[in-house]
Amino acid sequence: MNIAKVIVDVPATQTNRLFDYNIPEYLLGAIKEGMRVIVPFGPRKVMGFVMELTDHSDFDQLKDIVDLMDVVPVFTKELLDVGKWLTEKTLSFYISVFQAMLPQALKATYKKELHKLTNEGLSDALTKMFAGREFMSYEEFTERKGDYRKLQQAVQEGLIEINYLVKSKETKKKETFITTNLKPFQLEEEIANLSNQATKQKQLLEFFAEHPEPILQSKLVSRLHTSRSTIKQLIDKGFLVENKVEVYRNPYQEENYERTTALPLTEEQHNVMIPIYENLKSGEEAVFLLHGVTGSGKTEVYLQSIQRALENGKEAIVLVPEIALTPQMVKRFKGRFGSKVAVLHSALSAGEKYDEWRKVQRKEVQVVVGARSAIFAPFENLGIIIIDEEHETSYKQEDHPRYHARDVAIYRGEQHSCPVILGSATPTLESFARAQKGVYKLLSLTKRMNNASMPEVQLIDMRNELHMGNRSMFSIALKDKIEDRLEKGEQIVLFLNRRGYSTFVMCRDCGYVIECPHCDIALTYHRNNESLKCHYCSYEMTMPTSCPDCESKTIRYFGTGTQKVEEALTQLIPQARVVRMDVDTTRRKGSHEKLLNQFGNHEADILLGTQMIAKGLDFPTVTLVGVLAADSLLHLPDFRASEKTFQLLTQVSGRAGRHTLPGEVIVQTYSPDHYSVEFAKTYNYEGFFKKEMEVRKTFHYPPYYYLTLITVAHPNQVKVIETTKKIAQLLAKHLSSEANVLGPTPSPLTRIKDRYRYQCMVKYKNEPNQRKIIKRIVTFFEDDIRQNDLQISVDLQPYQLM
DNA sequence: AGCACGCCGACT
DNA sequence: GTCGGCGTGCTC
Repeated sequence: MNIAKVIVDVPATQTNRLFDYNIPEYLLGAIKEGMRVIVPFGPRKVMGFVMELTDHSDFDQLKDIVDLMDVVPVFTKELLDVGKWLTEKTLSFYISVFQAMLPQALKATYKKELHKLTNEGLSDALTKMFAGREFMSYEEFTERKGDYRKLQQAVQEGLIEINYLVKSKETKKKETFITTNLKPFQLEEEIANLSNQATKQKQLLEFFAEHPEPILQSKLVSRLHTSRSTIKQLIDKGFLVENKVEVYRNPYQEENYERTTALPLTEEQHNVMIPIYENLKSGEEAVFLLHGVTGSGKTEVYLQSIQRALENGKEAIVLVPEIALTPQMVKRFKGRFGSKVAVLHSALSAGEKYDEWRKVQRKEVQVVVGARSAIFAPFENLGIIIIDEEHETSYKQEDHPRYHARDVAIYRGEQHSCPVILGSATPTLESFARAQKGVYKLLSLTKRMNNASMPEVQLIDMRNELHMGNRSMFSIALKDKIEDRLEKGEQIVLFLNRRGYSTFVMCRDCGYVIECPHCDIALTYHRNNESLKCHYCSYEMTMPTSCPDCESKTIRYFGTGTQKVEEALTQLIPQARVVRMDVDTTRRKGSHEKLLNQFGNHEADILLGTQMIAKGLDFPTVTLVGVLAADSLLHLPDFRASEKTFQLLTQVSGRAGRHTLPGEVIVQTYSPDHYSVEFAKTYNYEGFFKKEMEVRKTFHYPPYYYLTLITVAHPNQVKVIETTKKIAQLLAKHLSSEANVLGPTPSPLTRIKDRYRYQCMVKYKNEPNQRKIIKRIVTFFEDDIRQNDLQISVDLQPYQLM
């Protein structure tokens, strides 16, 4: 086994395969499958993953592996297999998939440096650049406009050497402990020997004479009001010693969590647990769809299922949507399982994520709670996988590899023969349809805990408000109810869906809308720095004082952002204390938590926010929920628009009246007759399901048909249209006659970053050869992709068509 | 993706 | 001649 088959860190079609390397003597036995290595690749060096070990290669000029980057494999055999499967399934590159499966910190960084080997014969320009140094970074060379051909010549003549450096990004946090090797009496002697001016040093030594045990340097500094330099002097004299100890960054201190034990179950919960327990016992794979109304206690079902899996000596993965990973959710898992839990989610720094991941790798935890990518947690003995809020779009990764965490969960569930639980109050049509067909096992929770009833929903037709002369964004009913709650000292959640309602800037005179110069989309107004930003390419400009088109001064922003709602709200009801939660106010780490605590402690009456407050929140004194613009999602060009609207309204309504106080919901809408609004009003999931299934059937959408979305992007619009047309023709020609190929059509976002985007869509029921055909088509355009900046992206089973 | 190589037109 | 631009093909 002296040959390693390696996937190299070069994401390209031509390199998307195994390369064989010889394992040098000194690494024999140390290199294992799933480890990262550094290998020579052409003239440079790159990182690679060892996929297989073998002792035969068809290639006869093998290079040696340069170095090993891991002591323990970063991938288990199972995860290597998951990666291969996912690569095939998503038509990605192996390397992209494997990178996506690891924490960012384990990515490689590359550096080139020039090494001057001799002083003689070097050109003047190069000698000057080195300025007497032996090494120079390649970056500096290009920045100072170095001549590459001259450099190449110097390399060939043996004057200069180019070093290709590969490093891992990971850093381990170290803490410095200070202690002494001297006996107390020796310390006393040294104190006596010290100069009388060395008061701080004397103090330090006296401290260690009394407390010889190691102490954290930072503690020592603050306790004795001294500094690192004083300590350093004593270390240099040999009186003290320092010890660097590796520690985990600890974003979630365990001691802050009050421990809980299993809560008594309702009859419904109990009934739901029975099949799960049976499955855990028999160790058979199965997918459960846990359909439970909001507030029905799904989390307790998860917790007790996990408890059982842990008792069987197994491990658990819990996926929660990105935005719902509120401290409340973490608290429940940490409270029940304490230090057995690792948390993996996007608000953590790269270092923190790496540390949490390592706890899994080292088998120090048995439970992982995290967002999408936590599905790749390197457990080897999985007992259960749970996906909370199964319908959430954040489980689908929108760039390569375009995978859905649910699919990975089910695949891993099969590998480990363990149950997968998909939980939701509003399951995706796909999942509910599968449950009805018996592919998934349906479990239902129909009642709320605490005997609470679902809050009453009142629809307000905003068109009527307008006719009655109310031009504000708050209906009269909503204003009255807010005031009523303020008087009673109860709390209110106001929800605004920003999508489609963001603040754009328009000239009142000529109707000119300011758009991004690189993307086909209106710029969004940001009040805090009086600027306009593009949400797609982060282009930024200052807010103009006059219209760029007609120079009129009547230019102003339109639409309803949370900032604007907050302003209007404080004007309308000045006594209300408002907490605003949106992307802007929660950007900083911990601010999410802070705002929620503020609201939880009743330091504010109204919580105003976007998507992120739609789920997971549970405050007992919230008795009113207001939805300001229920239909903002409804008119997006997306076949899931109705589904998303229904889900959102149901989720938001679920925030009210979860405890003893009854709740009430006001939904303001311009389309009160739309079925997704109507069914949401009566919490009628099955009614919505039936109706929406009919629509999907009529228009050939999932779950009746599968979709494939191919998006083509290029700076030249004609080129894009032609290419997309050709792709559509090729697809139609090679797919079966059952498949329906649509397009080319302009993508809903016609231009992003100066590239025009067109797409073509396939609706199909069964096309076993589809992936092969698409691969061939992409290969056909390979030259255009390489040379002409053409982009073709393939999304098998897209979640949204944007 | 990089990177080298080699072809070809432009110009001190 | 040789400098610099760009297409082509390879990476164990």
